[in-house]
Amino acid sequence: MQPFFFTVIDMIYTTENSIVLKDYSNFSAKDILECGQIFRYNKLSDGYEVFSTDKYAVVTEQDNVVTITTDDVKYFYNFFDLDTDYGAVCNRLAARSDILRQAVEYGKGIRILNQDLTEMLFSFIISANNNIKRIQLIVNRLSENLGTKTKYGYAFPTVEQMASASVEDFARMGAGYRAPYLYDTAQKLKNGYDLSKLYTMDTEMARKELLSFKGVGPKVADCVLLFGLKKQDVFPVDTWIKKVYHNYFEQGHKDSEIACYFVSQFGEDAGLCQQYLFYFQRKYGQTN
DNA sequence: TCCCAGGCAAGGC
DNA sequence: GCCTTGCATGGG
Repeated sequence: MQPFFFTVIDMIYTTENSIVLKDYSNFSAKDILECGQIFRYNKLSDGYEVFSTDKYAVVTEQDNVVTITTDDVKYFYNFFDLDTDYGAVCNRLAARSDILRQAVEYGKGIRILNQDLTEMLFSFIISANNNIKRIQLIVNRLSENLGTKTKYGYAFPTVEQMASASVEDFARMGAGYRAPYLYDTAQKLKNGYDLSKLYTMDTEMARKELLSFKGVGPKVADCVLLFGLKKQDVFPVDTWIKKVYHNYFEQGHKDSEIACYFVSQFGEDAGLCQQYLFYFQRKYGQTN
């Protein structure tokens, strides 16, 4: 079968305060930032600004040239996963079915960001039974109220800063019934739980550890595994993915079995596959 | 007004 | 173990 997507990285170079990609396949700031993996970014008139921990970058695109402007080139080179070629997996997935071909075509600019594990854990605790706009609102309030002011805005709060807030503080920032979950998690990390040990674990062990946090269930754990730990053999199942499954895939599985079903189907391509389907369904799947 | 959102914890069986 | 219920909040 004819490949749909280029697999060649044509040109990339860095300067002291920028990364420049020329005719770079599988990179779209819009797809990357609006596919639901990150909550701290803003659309600008000519691109996007992105916040990660205490770092900041601006991404612009013009005439097939992407420019990432930042004080920390090394951080954002890794953040945007620029050493990974997404072409091969795009082609594998697109060949699987019509719905996947459409989803990959629509979201081919997506890349899985290398984000901070702690920021992902707190952010996705907030995400439970919530919508993306309001998650962004709450995460921004956390940063503005507890985080350190930087040249460009506010850093995501450190563990110490998160642990300085009370349940009532988190509630006041709009966290709702998730306020005690944020509080418990902050205290647990402050009191010595070392999240970095998860880097050395396989997916199953790391999931088990994540599930020990209050407010972390199967779906939030899978998001942290995918976006915080870059585990690919996971498939976070939320309300959008349930719609995708029931609309387009072989039926016969209970909702609690959907994640396993997709991982068994797509293996190491599952994580990225999930992002294409999520992004596609949210765009075209009725009413929002 | 009701429904929904990147679900989870707790309680009943 | 599986199933049901309640849950803060803001936007459509």
